[in-house]
Amino acid sequence: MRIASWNVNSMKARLGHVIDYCKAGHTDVILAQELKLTDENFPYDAFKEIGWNVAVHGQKTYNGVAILSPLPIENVEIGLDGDDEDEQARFIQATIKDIHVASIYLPNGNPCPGPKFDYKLQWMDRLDKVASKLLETEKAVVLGGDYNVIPQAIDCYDENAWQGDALYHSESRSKFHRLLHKGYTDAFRAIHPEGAFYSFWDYQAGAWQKNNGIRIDHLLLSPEAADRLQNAGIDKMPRGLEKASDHTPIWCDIRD
DNA sequence: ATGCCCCCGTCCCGGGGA
Repeated sequence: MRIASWNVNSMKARLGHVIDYCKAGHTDVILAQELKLTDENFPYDAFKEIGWNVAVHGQKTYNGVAILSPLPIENVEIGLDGDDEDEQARFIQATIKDIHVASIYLPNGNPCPGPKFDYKLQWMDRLDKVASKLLETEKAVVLGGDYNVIPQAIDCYDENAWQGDALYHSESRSKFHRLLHKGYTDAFRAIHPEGAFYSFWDYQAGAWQKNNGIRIDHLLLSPEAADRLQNAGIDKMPRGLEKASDHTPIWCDIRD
């Protein structure tokens, strides 16, 4: 089963690209982020027409996450545990076949320091607790999404350009690495241990044309999922389309 | 140098993104 993650930067603006991607048979699951629309405004009919199921956790203007698949999407849960006051739509989880999947839109955290950075770090601590509980289930788990974390220097075009940024801050990176240390596998790095590869290119300053990107979208696998990992990659094609999202899909193949 | 671009909506400017 192929599982992709894609920050679409507005489901309304990107609907054509997303539907085309579904119809092309590139993947069995899309974990989508930054829908930027409410549940009521989600384009359910467009997915119904192509035979895809959807599970949506929307929000007006900002955030919003979804799970999309032609396979049945079961046991859907919205929201991230640990803060009842938090109304930002950044987490949705469900079961597809025997795999537990989550679509994650981790807070950006800029400017840092500041309250937005504090929120990012608190959110990562909450994610850590949820991820730990999922490990205890000893099931195949795939936590995919826009983590807004550059894990290592090799994951950005210019390390110096990201000094002081919330995406590359040592606290952001150490909390990301804590997930790896407790047993999660970065699917892309498991298959491609070396080399500079990116999942995001800024709209500004010709970043795409110059390949000035960063790798901030990740698929983290529990040991039971990692044991079944066959392949992983980044599909740069959608980033080159007209009216593209600034992120491109990443994917992994988990053996049945 | 947080600007360059793109998205949204209290819609022609400003907030947020990264």
